[in-house]
Amino acid sequence: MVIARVALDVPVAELFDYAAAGHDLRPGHLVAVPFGRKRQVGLVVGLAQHSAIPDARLKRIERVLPVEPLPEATLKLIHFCSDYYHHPLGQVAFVALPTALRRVGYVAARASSCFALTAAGHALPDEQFPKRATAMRGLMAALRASGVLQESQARTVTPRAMALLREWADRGWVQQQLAETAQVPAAIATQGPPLTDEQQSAVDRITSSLGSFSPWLLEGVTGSGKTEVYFRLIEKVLAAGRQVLLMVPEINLTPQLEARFADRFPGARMVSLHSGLAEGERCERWLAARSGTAQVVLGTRLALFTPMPRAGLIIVDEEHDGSFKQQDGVRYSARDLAVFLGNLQQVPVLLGSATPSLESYHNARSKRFGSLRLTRRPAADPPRVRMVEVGGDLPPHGLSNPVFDAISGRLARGEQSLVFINRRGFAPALMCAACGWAAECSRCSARVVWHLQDKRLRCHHCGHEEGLPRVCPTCGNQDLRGLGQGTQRVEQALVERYPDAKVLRVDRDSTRRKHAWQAIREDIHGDRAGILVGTQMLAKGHDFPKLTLVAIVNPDAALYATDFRAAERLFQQLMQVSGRAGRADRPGEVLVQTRFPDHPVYRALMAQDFRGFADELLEERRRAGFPPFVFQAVLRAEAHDERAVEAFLARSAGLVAPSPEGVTFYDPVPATLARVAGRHRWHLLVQSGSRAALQRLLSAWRPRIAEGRSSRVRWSLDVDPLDL
DNA sequence: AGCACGCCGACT
DNA sequence: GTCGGCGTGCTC
Repeated sequence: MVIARVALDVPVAELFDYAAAGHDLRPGHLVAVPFGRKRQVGLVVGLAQHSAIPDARLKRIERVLPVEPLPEATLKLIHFCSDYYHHPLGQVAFVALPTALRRVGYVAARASSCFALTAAGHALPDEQFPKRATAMRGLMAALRASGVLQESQARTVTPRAMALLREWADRGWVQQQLAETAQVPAAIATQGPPLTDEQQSAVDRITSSLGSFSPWLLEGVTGSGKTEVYFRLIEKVLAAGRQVLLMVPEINLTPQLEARFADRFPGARMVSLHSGLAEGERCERWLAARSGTAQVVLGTRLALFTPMPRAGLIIVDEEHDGSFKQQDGVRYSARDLAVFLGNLQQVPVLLGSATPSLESYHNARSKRFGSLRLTRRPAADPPRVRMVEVGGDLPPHGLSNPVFDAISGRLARGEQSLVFINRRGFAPALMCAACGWAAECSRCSARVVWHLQDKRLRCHHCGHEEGLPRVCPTCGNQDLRGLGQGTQRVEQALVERYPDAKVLRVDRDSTRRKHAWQAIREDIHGDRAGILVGTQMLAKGHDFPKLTLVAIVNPDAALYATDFRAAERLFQQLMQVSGRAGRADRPGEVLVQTRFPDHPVYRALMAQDFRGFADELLEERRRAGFPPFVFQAVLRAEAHDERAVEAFLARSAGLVAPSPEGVTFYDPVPATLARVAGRHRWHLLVQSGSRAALQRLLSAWRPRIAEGRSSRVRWSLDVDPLDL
């Protein structure tokens, strides 16, 4: 008996066996199966002759969804992702698939489809149909001739074609498929700007590696023309009739890139894929990539799983960005998986960044990645970075006079300024001046943020809101003060100081409404906007031609963080936002308002010296035994009952005692944010100098953790965690 | 994940 | 006497 091994969207590692008789199945097919008392869409990952489940309990596959099976590379990627991140295969498979395809009825309901002859159909004897059944014979002859018939083609054979085909589909002679035969558009590129020597050399070296696997790190400061390098390579790949996957950290960055692409490649088809799309739309685009009619797929991390049968190149832009690591469910790194996928498909993988992650930089230095570098900015000189040393005596809004002076100067010249403060809200704390009480979230171990407009306190971790207290709840004092600065407070100070200037605030609050970001972007490019105040939303990848000043007003907070990646991240953020300043004819200036102007992070920023700083950090990490010199995994757990969380982790650690050679178990500790939305969070770090040893441990460990059913405790494994 | 089964406390 | 709380176990 033929058994199909099916992955289902359930949180168990096991596959489920189904009787597959009568279906022409291959791994990669989507099938509708009965599961429990419902039907589900499953992914066939293997076929077998026998099952450990007794025949009587095996259910039958109900039907095969009319979608081409997933290509082998996608299947292998799903398998690898499940193995490496130790997450159930079914759940990995179904993050990879557009949600629409998980609904049994969706594909069949789509209008245009075609029918392909199955092996069973091929095997039918000629005398299957009586001589006078001309419609059937004609239709079968047409199918045999071309293998696949479009709905419209079938109708020309006989008006009864669709009824017959449906009947034949039930008998397993033909299989319904989505029409995926649209023509691949031409890929003619318009002329791009001339390349610098560095760009040319990067293009040449990657071009020479097309057609085989090779990972590259392209290190290029803002404005050095990384995108132009991407475009030249895309041009070459498309001309060879192949596809490109281009990944970016967030949705916000896709419209701008799409527009540039359309401009440069008129007639070519780029589809963008991200979680913000409507289900149907996402499915359409996924299918266009699957069929090869979409030549370029532009998307966030989930685009990685898009099947691309003729992939020729994978690009990960801003590869250092944390958004490439999924932070819940399957905690995969799309950047790391991209390298694996490139190897599978034998195509080059290009990681680009002005400030690469230390992991990638280390790989480049140790020659595992090819190293490419763009140091010159064809469009502008590097920004001039100046430290503004401040003491503890700043006014409540936190802006110093040198910052005001610099902004005044820009306003007088009709140039734009950007004040960067990476906190939204008015003040990050509301405190009692008498007793020192600070307003905290009732559900999280964190202070609530004072939001001015709606006069409320909001928790940025769980969304909890409350009204402003009139008096201190502990001592009754009426003098409650906002401590520290958020974007709203800085905005208010700037509006007061420059009543005639247009001040635009850009943060998650001001862009929450649909299309708000688009409207603000237009405002920024219009004539009037003089001062922008914003969080890191403003730092990423946007071009502001009139912007000549970036003032970074409170970066020091990040220096106190205990996270060993804090300095790396701060530097990346500062470099990124600095890069917004200045264009061709107007040099940019960056002011850093700090109490510690001599801190290595700021010194490196002044010198715009990524490599020097990265070398230093790497050396520290090597000495201290931190990634990328060791490999880590974290068992995270959370529950309302803190003791249950501790007990769970202690018990889990005991499951592998004594710990295997080369792997270190650390004691369970509370997470940095120890309580969120009423749940206590703890974690347990496991570390090894050998990736293989760590993986072996996790393979043995994870099933044993899963065995102990601890219903109260939510847990997850995080391999290569980005934060602890 | 869903969903059923099952075994103890407060109600028409 | 039962309605329903959620702890436990299963889904091929």
